[in-house]
Order: sequence, then structure tokens, then C-alpha cells
Amino acid sequence: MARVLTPRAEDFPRWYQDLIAKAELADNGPVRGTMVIRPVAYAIWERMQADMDARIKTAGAQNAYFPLFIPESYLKREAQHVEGFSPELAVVTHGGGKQLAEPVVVRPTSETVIGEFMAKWIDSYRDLPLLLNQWANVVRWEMRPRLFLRTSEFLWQEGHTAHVSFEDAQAYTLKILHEVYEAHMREMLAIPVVTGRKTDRERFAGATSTYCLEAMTGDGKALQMGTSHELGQNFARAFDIEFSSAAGARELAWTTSWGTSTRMLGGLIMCHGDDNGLRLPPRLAPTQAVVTVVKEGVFDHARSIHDELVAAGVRVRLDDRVDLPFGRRAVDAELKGIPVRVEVGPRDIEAGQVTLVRRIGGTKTPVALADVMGAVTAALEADQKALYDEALARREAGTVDVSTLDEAIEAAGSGWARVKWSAVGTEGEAKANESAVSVRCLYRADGSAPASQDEPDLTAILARSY
RNA sequence: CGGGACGUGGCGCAGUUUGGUAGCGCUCACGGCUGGGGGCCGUGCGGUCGCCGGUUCAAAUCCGGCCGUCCCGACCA
Repeated sequence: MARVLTPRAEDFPRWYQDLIAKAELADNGPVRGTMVIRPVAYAIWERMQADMDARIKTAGAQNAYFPLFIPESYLKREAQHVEGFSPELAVVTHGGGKQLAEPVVVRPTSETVIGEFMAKWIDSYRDLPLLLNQWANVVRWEMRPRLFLRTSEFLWQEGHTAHVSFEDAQAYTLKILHEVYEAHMREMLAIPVVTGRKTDRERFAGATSTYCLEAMTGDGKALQMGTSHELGQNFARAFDIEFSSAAGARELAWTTSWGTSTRMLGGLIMCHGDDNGLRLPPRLAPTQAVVTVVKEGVFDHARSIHDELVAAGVRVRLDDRVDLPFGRRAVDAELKGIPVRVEVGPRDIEAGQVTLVRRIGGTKTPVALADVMGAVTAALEADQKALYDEALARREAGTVDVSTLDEAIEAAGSGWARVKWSAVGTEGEAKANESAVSVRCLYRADGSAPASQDEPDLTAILARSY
């Protein structure tokens, strides 16, 4: 078979774009940097969304919806926030054919407009915590768009909460980081992430602390898969989010925000994709298995295997399009990353078996007709774990422990560098940035996220990033 | 904004150095053979060569200008 994709590190983005095109996941939109998500990719996103939404609700937040247009003046109320976002805002100056008295921006994120409403909705400590989540599209006019990883418009969820104290806000921020985001990525996406704190330089505009989850892509770069921010009282001050405390005093609330986006689809592709296309973790895959009729004459067998798998709760599809060449159908399923294929042909049936083809391990084994259901469910279970283990092993193999800044910059040329933060520091960070290397994440010796970049004995991950 | 490439059927490209009536692969349509990994044969559809101007008997090709796209760096979920 002709090789269709070639994921060498040096041309990874091209490989990545080719895969997106061949697996029919997305197209470039009509405006530079916008993205058209095709049904195949959207089905994956829906499953991510459903899993994430359930976890967010378990964490106590409720869904709500806020305006797409935000008055420009709102952005300006928080000085760092506006400074951080100004360069990438889409600004609407006309409405109804007339120039607007005040321009509105298309939301790049919703802290400001939600802050405005939090101020109205919160009067008492009894109204707290207020835990909101929004599924929406946002716009950021980025310089270099790349499908899924960084597009001008993207889909995401953004959580916004208000709390009575710093401690409550911090605890919730970390709860989202670990129990919602990290768990989703590990258990659903089969992607290992390093969690920790962003340096002050990398911190979200307007936040007091930014926590992050970093994944390694196939070419050894880093990809931020999600973030969770403590906003301190910055936005509460800017939007007058005040409440009466139990003691009767007027106090400013402590707010947080956190988000994950369609970038996770890009992360999924770059983390798990291989020479032959996409590889989907079974729990995530919209279609977990396809029963392929190799050629005419075995339809009944194929259908009964299909029905048996449906009854067993497997998301399975029957491919009986025998008018299409077998090879084409096989490659199509492979490109789209369907974890398991059950090939049913006359030769199989004669031998009382089918052929089980696994996308993740690449194996092809005969299975007796009576054992198909058990073999498929076992394969799905095992391959979810295998994919995670493989990604973790690749990340560890691509991470080098070093002790100096120069070594770290050198190592980050091809993978991740793990180094003591004290060997880098703020000046070292600026120097690394000159070589397109950034400090991705800081974490404590026990792996937890530090409360400040000034804590002693922190470890830093340095890498190039998307 | 700095550095580098490139614009030729729907897609990917050759042809440009050395001007001579536009070609290949894929796709698509039709027919046939096939069918256990993008299969084979045949026929056919499809392009004012990014735009404007110049040189010339003759320009995809040479000259001038303009427009656009992509890649690398600064931004970022």
C-alpha cells in the first residue's frame, strides 16, 4: 500500500494538515483562520463535550449563556486583560447600517461580560459560590492560524466562578484542573498531561495564577490542552462583584475562570496520529468498531455479528458497501481512526472465524465466531490503556533531564527539557524565549502546582510549543 | 513587521534557465475486468498559465509594476 502520510518531526505540521484533510475532519473557512469542522470531527467533539460537561456538572457548575458581543469599554475595565487581548480582537463598528456609538468586540473570552452579570446576581455570601459554565464560540485574531490548534474562531467551554475567599477560589481552580480536565484527558482522550503553574510571564492576562495542562505532540513540542485561572479580586474590583459577608461587611468576591477548546482535537491528532492516519481512543471514538463485509455472500453473518455487538453496547457500524473496493474501505476506517475492524469474508466463514484488525496495536488476528463479542470488547478495553501507555512512554523518552539553561535550550530543540527552575529564572526564561523555547510549566517535587513561581525547589518544563 | 519560497484544469505538480500554438498524476463521467489493504484496461470532460502593462513575427517562459498565498520568527486555548 502506498504510504499516504509521513510524520517526520521536521514536517509535522504538513503531515498534520494532510491527515486532517484525508480523514475529512476539517477545512479552512472563508475568512483567514476560521475553520469548518466536518461531521467526522464534530462527532468526536460531541463525545468530548458530553464527557467534559458531565464532569463539570459533577464539580457543581451549571451551564448558562452570555452575549457574543461585548462593549469595548468592558474589556478596558481590567487593565492587564485589555492589554493582553487588544492585539487579537475582532471589533464591530457598525450595526444596522450605522456606525455604533461604542464599538463592540466579538468575545475573545467572557470574563468581562460575565463579571458584569455576576455583580448583579451576587448580593450575599449565601449566593456564593456562583459556579457557571458556558459552551460557546469565541474569536481571537491570531497571527498564525492552524486548524484545531489555533484558529481565529473556536469552540470551547469557559467556566467562570465567584467565591467568598481566596482559599475557596484556589481550591476550585485546582479541582477543575485535576478532577475535570486532567481526568478527562487521561481517561477519555488517553493523553498524559503534565500539570502545574504557568510562570508570571506566561500567565493569563488579568489572572493572579494560571494553572496548565501540557501534552507532548508527536514531534516533541508542547501543547497547552487547557487552563484554569485564579483571578484574585481583579475582576471583582473592575466589575463591582461585592457581597455582604456573614459578619455583615461588604467584601469583594474571588473569581476564577477555566477553559478547554477544540484545540483538544488537534492535541488528539498530534498525540496519537501515526503513518496511517488518526488513532482514536476507544472510549472517545464515535464509532468503536466496524464490521466489514469483505465480499458478497456473508451478509447474514456480518449482520448478526453487528447486532450482537450493538447488544453488547459497542458503538458499531456495518460496512456492507461491497460495490466499493475492499482496500478503500479498509483505509478509510483506518484514516478515521476506528479502533477495531471485524472483517467478515467467505474464507473466514468457511473456517468458522472472522478477522479482528486492531488500529492501535496494528494486529490482525483470527477469532472464532463464538468469541467475537468478547474479543472486541476486550480489545477496546485494552487499547484504551495501550494508547495512553504508548503516549506516556513517548513523552518520557522525549524528555531530557538537564541542569543548566543552555542544556535546557539545547534539549528543547527536539523534545522537552526538565530542569530546576532555579537554574532558569526570569532572566533565563527571557533568554530561552529568544530561541523559541518557553517555560511551559512549573511544578513541585511532589508533582503538585505551586502557589507562586518563587517557591523553592520547583521543576520547570522547557519546550517549543504550538 | 523581519527572513524565505511560490502563484499553470477541482487537487498536486512539470514546463520558465535556452520564447515557437499547454502537459503529467489524482479526482470526476462512461464501459469493461476485478474484489482478503487506496486494483487494472480503455474512452472522455475539464485550463484566456494570479492581474496590468511592456519587449517580440511569436510570451506560461524575458522586463516593469501590482495582487495574493504559504513557510520560519514575535501572539495564543
